[in-house]
Amino acid sequence: MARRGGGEGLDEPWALEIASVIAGHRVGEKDVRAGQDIIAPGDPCDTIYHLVRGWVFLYGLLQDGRRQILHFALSGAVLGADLADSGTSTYGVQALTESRLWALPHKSLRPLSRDHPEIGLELARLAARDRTLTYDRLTSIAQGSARKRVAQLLLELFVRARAQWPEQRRQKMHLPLTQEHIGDATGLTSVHVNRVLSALRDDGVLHFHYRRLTILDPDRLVKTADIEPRLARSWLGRH
Amino acid sequence: MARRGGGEGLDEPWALEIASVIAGHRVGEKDVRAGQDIIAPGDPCDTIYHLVRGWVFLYGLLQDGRRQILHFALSGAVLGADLADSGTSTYGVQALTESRLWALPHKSLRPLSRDHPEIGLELARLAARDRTLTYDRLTSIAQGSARKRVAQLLLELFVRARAQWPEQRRQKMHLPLTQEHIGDATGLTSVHVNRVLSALRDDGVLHFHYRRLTILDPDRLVKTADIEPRLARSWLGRH
DNA sequence: CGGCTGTTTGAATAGACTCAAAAACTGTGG
DNA sequence: CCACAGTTTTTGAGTCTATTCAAACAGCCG
Repeated sequence: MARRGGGEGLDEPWALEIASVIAGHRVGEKDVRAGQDIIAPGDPCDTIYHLVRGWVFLYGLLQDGRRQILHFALSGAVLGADLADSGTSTYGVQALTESRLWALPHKSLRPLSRDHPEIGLELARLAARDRTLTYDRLTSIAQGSARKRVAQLLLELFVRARAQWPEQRRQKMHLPLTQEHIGDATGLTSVHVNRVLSALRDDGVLHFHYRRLTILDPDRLVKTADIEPRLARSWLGRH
Repeated sequence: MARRGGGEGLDEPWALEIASVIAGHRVGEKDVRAGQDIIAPGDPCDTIYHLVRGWVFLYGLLQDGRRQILHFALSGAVLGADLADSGTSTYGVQALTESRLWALPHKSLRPLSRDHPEIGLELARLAARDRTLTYDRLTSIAQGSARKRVAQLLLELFVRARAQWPEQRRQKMHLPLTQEHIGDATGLTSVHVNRVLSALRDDGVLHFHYRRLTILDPDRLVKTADIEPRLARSWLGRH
């Protein structure tokens, strides 16, 4: 799990620290199966979770039952540090794979931050990074074609997943999503996602079928997704 | 400027505190005119700003020159607490009105948070609230019709602006935006924004013309925007 | 093998976009 | 108070992307 610091920040030591602080003060451990909700929309949310193992996603529900996927979180992520305002979560968190989480009561944060003053700033850093990621996704969805949105999402997930297992070198991976997930994350119908994926396969860019993703032509994919290198770099951060 | 705490959180005292801490440690004051950049995309960003007076917006630029407005900030907001990773800002911040800001060097944060351990958590709270706001905007843009997106944006801005001057009671206000700004924020062309605004006026919902917004029928507006009451409440938070 | 979830395909529709031009409004200076 | 220059808003016609609805097909797991 060796990881080199990205740029000037050199912030990894803190990321490790917050994980170990949560580890040291955790009051519970939660194991969930794929498809199960860790937090359902409307649940009381007085707990912070540290995702030890697995993939989960954050989602909101609309009046008419449609689902918007807001964020995919990989192991190492800190979840549920939102609340602050209301006592119930507006969003849900659902497992994509079998996952394990450690729980920390929200009210222990303030005393904790007295002993470890860096904890607060580190949480701020994590939240700010999420915010930036969300800004990027917002831009992608607001301004991009369907092809670009799908390419961007798959590239993001590929890069972030790869960063966790750097020993892996192949352009092939298990991505625990359905086309419906992709649609809910990009704001497209799953039918249209399917058509876009077909086109991407026919064009020799990538192949996604039953949760198996193959990058056929990395350069073309990056060009299709129309990513700034700066962005790709920020995806390498721990989440 | 009396403000009652929203729900269980009762967090306002902290919000005041961070402002006063920045006030006490500020190293500079910056006045800008409408249309001027406070931070241009690509600028080095080693400074945190506290917006004392005015409206500003956060934006990103795409390869092809299009602009995506990410967030509108009102007086009281804390800006530029992102960076952390790279030394240059991916985003720009531009003034919508004449504005005044106080500046705080980013590197004084860590020592500051040692003296005031709450500062870190408070910054985390602010960033998390921004993140939540961005999640809502993301959902709006990804899933909503043009009519809904425009209604939602105008309602959000109306509510947030009203919360700052509670003495105001009229359904009429000065909103320092052009239809182009609305388009860049909602991911629509300004031409189409115009058509949507016409329809909203013809339907007696609202009237927006040359930076003057009139809410004609608040209930219809809320229904058109399809907002959960919970959301509207969270917009009342200080920004 | 059978049931279920997930994927693929087709035809018709609708919502938003492009390009282009004209009209309305603002603020400024005489 | 009026005229001017520059923005901002409005309107029109044609196009295209993504949607809807519906049905068939493929792969996975028990």
